[in-house]
Amino acid sequence: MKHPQKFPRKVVCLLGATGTGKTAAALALDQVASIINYDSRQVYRDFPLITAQPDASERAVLPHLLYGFAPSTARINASAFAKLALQTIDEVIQQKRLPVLVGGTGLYLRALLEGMSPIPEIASNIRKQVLERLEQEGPQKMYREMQKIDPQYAAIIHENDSQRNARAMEVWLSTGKSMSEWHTEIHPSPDIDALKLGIHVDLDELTPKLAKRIDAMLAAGAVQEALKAWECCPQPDAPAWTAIGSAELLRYIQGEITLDEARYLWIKHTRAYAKRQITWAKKEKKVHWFQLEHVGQMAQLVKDWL
RNA sequence: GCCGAGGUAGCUCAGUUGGUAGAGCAGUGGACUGAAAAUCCUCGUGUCGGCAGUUCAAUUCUGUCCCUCGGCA
Repeated sequence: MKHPQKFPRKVVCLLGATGTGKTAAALALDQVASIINYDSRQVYRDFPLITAQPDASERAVLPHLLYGFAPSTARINASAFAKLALQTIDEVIQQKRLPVLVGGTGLYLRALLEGMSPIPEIASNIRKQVLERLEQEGPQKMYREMQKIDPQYAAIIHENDSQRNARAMEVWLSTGKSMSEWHTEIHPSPDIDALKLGIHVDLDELTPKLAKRIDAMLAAGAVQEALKAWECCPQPDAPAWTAIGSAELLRYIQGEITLDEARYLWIKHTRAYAKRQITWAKKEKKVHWFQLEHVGQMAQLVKDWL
């Protein structure tokens, strides 16, 4: 039926911290490819500059998919992303092109390649109720309850971790099964053969480049982009406004901090984020790592693998 | 020059009724199953401005010098 193409699906994935030149490396692979985004913030349409989406000249070289398609209020989670990405991969393969995944959200890539526990959608009223509780009483009380409901999961999360406590609680209330029970379920992992290529750059080497990139974004109109986005979507808790860069610029346009402070915080937060990405990527299995000056060798590896 | 307030971690500061000191931020390492550019955790020796005095013991009290910031000249 439903196997119009060869399986497993062959997919190239590029990993590496923000600002290491993944987009350029993907274009240099010299393949009939389509680039597919796996970055949680580059999906937002109102922030092409601030979230460092590929520009027009880069898009002219190869098709770029799953970039800048979502409104700022759209909440896209790892599971929803994985479904979208798999669908996109199949379309690209059907066009006889090589899917090349480029992005920086480790969880999204893992959700796509390894699948997630088959936890059903949470009813919106339960979610709302849990979030209200979280706001009123903080995560600690919920954590103590979680220790009774699911001691196994409570052991691996922290009492201050509001998001994971709330998630565990909503899953329990909504499905009657605990998180750790769900985690023992078999993941429905898609049939993908992924070639993972990593670009490694030292954080100290990367930091000045990140600062430079941010200054270039400011020079290219990042403030104007934020102002325009604020006109369309004046909701500070919208997902797109939690992106690094847009969050700091929002504080600036609301008069809370100066532009200099916003720039400073933007650089600082970007660096911390790059560090988190590096920590995550270190644990990723079967990655072929390349030093920045050797990314040119990626193309040959891809050719041999295909 | 005089008066006042200070000089303690990379930064901003707290504190020690005399027993050599601790927060926030920064930094570091890490965790991560539907918010992930999110969320959270670990890690704090620094001539307590210099010198001298009192004391068993001074970063703390006293004297003096240096420096910074106000105010007055």
